[in-house]
Amino acid sequence: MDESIEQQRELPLALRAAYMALHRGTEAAFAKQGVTADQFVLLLALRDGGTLTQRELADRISSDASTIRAMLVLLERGGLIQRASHPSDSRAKTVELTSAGKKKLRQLWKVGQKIRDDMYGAMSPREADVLIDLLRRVAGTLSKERKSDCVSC
Amino acid sequence: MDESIEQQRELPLALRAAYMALHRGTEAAFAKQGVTADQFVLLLALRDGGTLTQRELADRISSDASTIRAMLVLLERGGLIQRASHPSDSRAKTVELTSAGKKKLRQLWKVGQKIRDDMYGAMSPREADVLIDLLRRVAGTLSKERKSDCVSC
DNA sequence: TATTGTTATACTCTATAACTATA
DNA sequence: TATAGTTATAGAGTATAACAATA
Repeated sequence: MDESIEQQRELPLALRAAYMALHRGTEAAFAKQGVTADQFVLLLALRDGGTLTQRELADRISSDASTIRAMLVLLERGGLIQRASHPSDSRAKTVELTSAGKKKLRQLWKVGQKIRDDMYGAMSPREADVLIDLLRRVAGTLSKERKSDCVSC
Repeated sequence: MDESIEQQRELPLALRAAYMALHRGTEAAFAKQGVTADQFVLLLALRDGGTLTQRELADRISSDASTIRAMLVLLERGGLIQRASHPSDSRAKTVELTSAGKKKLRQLWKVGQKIRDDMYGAMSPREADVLIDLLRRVAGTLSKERKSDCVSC
């Protein structure tokens, strides 16, 4: 009981420390590849999602429309993605990986393997399941809260 | 076994999603207070650490010396922290919260209570303990790896 | 020689607001 | 009216390298 009060700040800081370690490690590993950790996540979303609009992309990695555009401009400049007009909605643009983008993604996946191994090596498979489940619940509550909590509405 | 292979990317992305939800929620909650989520973490480190040098601060929140300086300049401008020459090491500077900084920190703590409640509300106290433990193990392995993995050394 | 901090510089991500074009 | 995307703009965090002063 006292413990849970004392712990009131442990969880947020522990979550931040773990993510920061992951982020920095990934950033360092990808530096030579000319791709940032966040760009990697965007590329992953494209691999999973196939062809997406910018808005769908923004929703998937829960980011901003103009942030997404800034990232896409960089990735397009590097030849990793390409954009085209949407066939049925001419306001929208479709985004997809180029073949160079798919190749780069396979490289990045290899380069990042050590980090994933380290993470999973720190726990049993069962613990990994538990961790993933808890993280999803945290993400779920917090994003749900934000929507219903819109002060300015 | 197939599951753990399939999961190879679940953990990093789940960690990112949870942290992002926390970060965005905190950012939104603190916007009116004129303090960012990262600045809040720095202020927390100062509360726990008392008077620290910039280097100690950089180590605590595992950040860069020049990043720390940039943040401190902003916080000093806002009157939340103050810096002074270190008594025994005249290269170093000491950093501490001003009384305005302590007051602001108490406000921020209050404002952030809802987010902490949401996080802890998504799980039992026992699960929270497990989550914190697993997150620390993840952070531990990854930071350890980075040190021993210095390619350029 | 190594370390603390500063400076200059640059890049990425983030976000808001005003805007165009389309649904 | 609402939505997709662009543009301009700004701020914050990140990081590197060169530098001064001190240990």
